[in-house]
Amino acid sequence: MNKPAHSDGTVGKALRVLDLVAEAGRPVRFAELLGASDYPKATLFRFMQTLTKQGMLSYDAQGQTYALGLRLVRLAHSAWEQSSLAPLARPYLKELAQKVGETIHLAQMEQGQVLFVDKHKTTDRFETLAEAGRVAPAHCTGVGKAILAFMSPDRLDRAMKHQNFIQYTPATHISAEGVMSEFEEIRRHGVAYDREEHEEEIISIAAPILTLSGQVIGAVSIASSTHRNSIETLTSYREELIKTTKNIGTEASAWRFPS
Amino acid sequence: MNKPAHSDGTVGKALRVLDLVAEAGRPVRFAELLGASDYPKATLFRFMQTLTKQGMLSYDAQGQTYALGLRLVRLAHSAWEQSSLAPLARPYLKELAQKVGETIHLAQMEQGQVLFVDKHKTTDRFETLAEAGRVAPAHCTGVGKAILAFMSPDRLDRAMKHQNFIQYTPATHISAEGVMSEFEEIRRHGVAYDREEHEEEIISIAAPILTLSGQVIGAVSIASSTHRNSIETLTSYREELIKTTKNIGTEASAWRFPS
DNA sequence: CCATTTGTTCCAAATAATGAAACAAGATCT
DNA sequence: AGATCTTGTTTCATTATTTGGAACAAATGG
Repeated sequence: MNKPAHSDGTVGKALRVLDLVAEAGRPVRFAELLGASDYPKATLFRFMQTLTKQGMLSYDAQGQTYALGLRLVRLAHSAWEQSSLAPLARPYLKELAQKVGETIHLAQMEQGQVLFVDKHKTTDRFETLAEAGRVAPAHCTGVGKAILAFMSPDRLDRAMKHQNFIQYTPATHISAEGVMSEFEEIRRHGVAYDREEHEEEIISIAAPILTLSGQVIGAVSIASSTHRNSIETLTSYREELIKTTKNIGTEASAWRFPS
Repeated sequence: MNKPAHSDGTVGKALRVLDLVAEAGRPVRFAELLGASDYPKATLFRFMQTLTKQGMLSYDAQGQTYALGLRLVRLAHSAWEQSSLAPLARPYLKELAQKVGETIHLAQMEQGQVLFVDKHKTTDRFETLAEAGRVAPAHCTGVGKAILAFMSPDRLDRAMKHQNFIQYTPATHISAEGVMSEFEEIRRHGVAYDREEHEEEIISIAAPILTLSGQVIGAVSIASSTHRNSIETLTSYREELIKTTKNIGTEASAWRFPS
């Protein structure tokens, strides 16, 4: 009589396969996925076949490997335009990028992870990890902490369940308590810092994007490297950053997240 | 007793909903999709609910509209890296862009449509996701015709079935015969032209990317406007363009499409 | 050559999808 | 205000699809 909430349905199970392929980060063989999933062989086989026929996966007959398919690229274009903050935020971010002369990131939350939806560079100097579509853990990034700190208790709870607290650098928080201990200060100052917690030598200051009703819907960060700047320099951008996120939040409230 | 070939399965039907939302090009109401699809009300409703819970759709409670979800953006990033020609072609395109000083497009075929997977501008930086993922009809673009002309008969046949021959400009071909009449010349010269067939004032020269075994896997175009250049100027880029696509084809053959 | 790993097909049983119809909740009109 | 229409959500018996153990095939390698 123990109903497991409600199951995902066939569609959910099939979509899970796409995540598995994405997590691998490279073309994968059938057997490899079979190990990573807990689907029976025949079931997984049928899913992969269906998804391939649908263009959600692509099959390389040579190496007998599967990768994510181009149909996703087509669909994502619409997704980005329709339901990310990026199109709306773009002019504000461009202005901010010009003012501070550093790399600007726009991120939203997706399944407890930070999803970068836009990026503005003033110069081509440095490649950071993040580009549009890329994901990063929430517990050790400026944008991640900025969003978490302003979440409602129940959303925060669900998001924290997704964190795995991998230690990327010596400065990375490795427990829920560690991260949460920063939240009060983040809320007080309105900004979060990444002090080389995700990548060595990369630091950032981030501010949440809030709707008029107080919901967090994303975050903006200004990133730099320890070679060029210190946390103190980033702090000097705080006013500009908060002004920018406030503007984005106001416009988003009008268009997409009314109270 | 009348078996309709083989049906798409539940997964295929659900994925079709994503296409419908993408085709709308803007957030859509339930009833709107109901009209566009031929699913029964309850069935469509359940699909939308599932897809929303899965993050493939996002629901805006205010306007009661659905849009494509951010999960697609995350997945597409992997797709782009893993199974598009873009990462591999990038250095070649960059070089080409610098040489000719015009906008370069890289496209692949997806369901009979042209899918742009990368774009290089020499002037300001390009935003990958903003442009990559865009689709265009095959019958009236340089890249489209370049690919079609080099397809095997059966693939060509399937691709042509997807064309709708909308007339975008006075120069647009409006029939299969019209387009196909160009193919011989395209094959002979190794390049296809777009003479304002898709957009007024926009012209381009495009060359197919072929594997060593002779399969078309994509195309590269150099685009310009009639204000800055003529077809003759574009023709002068022909050698460089073909050299570039040949290099890409060779490298792709080694890595992804061996004979 | 046999052993082993990896990929594909079968089929009866179990389960999940299906969709007509009833229902609820707003709009819009009179 | 009441009636009518439109739009969105739930129900439930029927039906069709998914499911997965196991047999089968094909490639790999020792």
